Parts: sequence; C-alpha cells; structure tokens
Amino acid sequence: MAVDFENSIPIYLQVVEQLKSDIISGKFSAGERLPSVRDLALQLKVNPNTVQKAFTELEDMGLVFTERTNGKFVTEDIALIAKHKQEHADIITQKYMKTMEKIGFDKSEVIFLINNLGGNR
Amino acid sequence: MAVDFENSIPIYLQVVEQLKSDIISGKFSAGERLPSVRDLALQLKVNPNTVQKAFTELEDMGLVFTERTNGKFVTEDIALIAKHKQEHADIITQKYMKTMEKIGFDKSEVIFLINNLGGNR
DNA sequence: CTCAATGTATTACTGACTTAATACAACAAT
DNA sequence: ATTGTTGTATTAAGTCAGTAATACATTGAG
Repeated sequence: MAVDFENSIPIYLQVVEQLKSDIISGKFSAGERLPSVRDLALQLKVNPNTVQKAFTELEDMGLVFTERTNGKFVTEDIALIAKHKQEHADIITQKYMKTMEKIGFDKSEVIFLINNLGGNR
Repeated sequence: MAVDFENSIPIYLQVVEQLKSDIISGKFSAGERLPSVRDLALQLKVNPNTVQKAFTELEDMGLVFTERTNGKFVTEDIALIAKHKQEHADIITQKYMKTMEKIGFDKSEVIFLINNLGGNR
C-alpha cells in the first residue's frame, strides 16, 4: 500500500479508498485487526492524524470499529461489507458509464473496450 | 452546464472537464466558436480568471485556439479531437477496471453490471 | 505501579484555489 | 476616431482543506 503525494486527491481519502477496497475485497477479513494508526502512518510516511482521519471515515461507514486501547478492527457484519461492496461497484459503474456516454460511447462500445483491455499489454 | 461548488474538485478543472467532454463528444463542432470568457464566467457565476484558467488548459492540450479579439474556438484538427477522445476513453476505462478488479470483480462480472444498468431506473 | 501501546484532541501552519479589482491590448464595426 | 467586444496580465487578498506537531487519555502487560 502506498499513497501518491503528487496526486491532487487528498492523502486521507486515498487511505480511505485503499482500506475500503481491502475490506470490501476481503483482503482484510471481517473481525480482523487493522494496522494501528501509528504503524500505518509510519509505513505510508504520513502524519498519524491523516491516518486517523481516514479511519474516522471508515468508522462512520460502519466498516471499522475501535477498541479504545487495543486497536481498530474490521466490522464483523459481513452483510454490511457485502452491501458496501455492491453499492461501491454500482456507484463507480454508473459514474463511469455516465462519463463514457457523455463523450459519445454507448454500452456496446464500452463493453467492446473493456473486452479488449488486456490485448495490448 | 453548471459547476458544483460543494465538490472538492477545483472549479476550473470541472470547467475543463465539461468543455473537453463537449468538444470530444462533438457537442461543440470543430472550428466552432466557444462562449467568451466573460460570458461563461457570468453564466457559471464564477470569476473570469477561473474560466480563463480552464481555457488555458484546453489550449495547452491543443483542443482550443484563440483569435485575439474575436474569441476562442474549437480546434479544426479533427484527428486531434479523435485522438483525445480515444485516449480519454482508454484512460478512464483502464482506471475503472483496475478499481473494479481491486474490489473483487472480474471482467465478466463488470460487463454484467454494465448490461444491467438501465434496469432499475 | 509503571510502562508501552493504543486511540484522541487541540492547535497551528501551509499552500492551492478562488476571488477580486484593475489595467492593458487588439481589432471589428460604426 | 470612437466604441464595444474580445482576450490577457498583474497584484493582492481571503478561504479552506489538508497536514503536521504535540500533548492528553485509556488500558493491558509486566
């Protein structure tokens, strides 16, 4: 995991996205202990407050809970995780399609593009 | 066309995206005259300098050129427009797929999602 | 009891972005 | 020539999100 300091997207949001992704995808399991605020801050070379802010967002979503002096953990509510996974996928898919349609691609053209993605690597 | 003042994305970038979209999609034709800096600023209720900044970006991309006292126009280089359209589509598609794969969707699942998009509206 | 690890709170700095006011420049229309 | 419209440049200031520095609070381990 790494953050992009050049990116205009705020670091704390990048961290939110990373963690959310890892939870949604199952890379971090339900109930699993997450890296501590300080450890993650060290690892990412950012300020602990930045990490803290990211965690606060995740707690607001219900994806993370805190044991005061023990650490932060992935929620054990697997239904909630699944719901977030579905919603997240839906939202970015809708946003993506909207953008593509705005510049003049229809569904079939988009699907064609996606199907041919790996072709040039 | 409208800008979102709540959005964290800088206004001038939103304007760039809007105009780029409209050029790429053909809503503004090659060679067509664009709204004047002042008019657009009035319409969007932003400062003329903000609009000016957006136009500067588009000129740097080669999508817009200026006639000093007459206004700003879409480039007449339709190949360049097409190139931008293709590149833009490729980039956001790759980014989209990367995100989806990261949260655990493969190509076929993504295509399924896209195909079923209009279903719930 | 002390220490080490954890999360939390307070405060302040910084820089990107935006706005604003104003002036200048070029050219077409009248 | 004058006027109106266009783009351009300059300078200053304000705002706010993001980040950072630091201190505080809680609790389990030893």
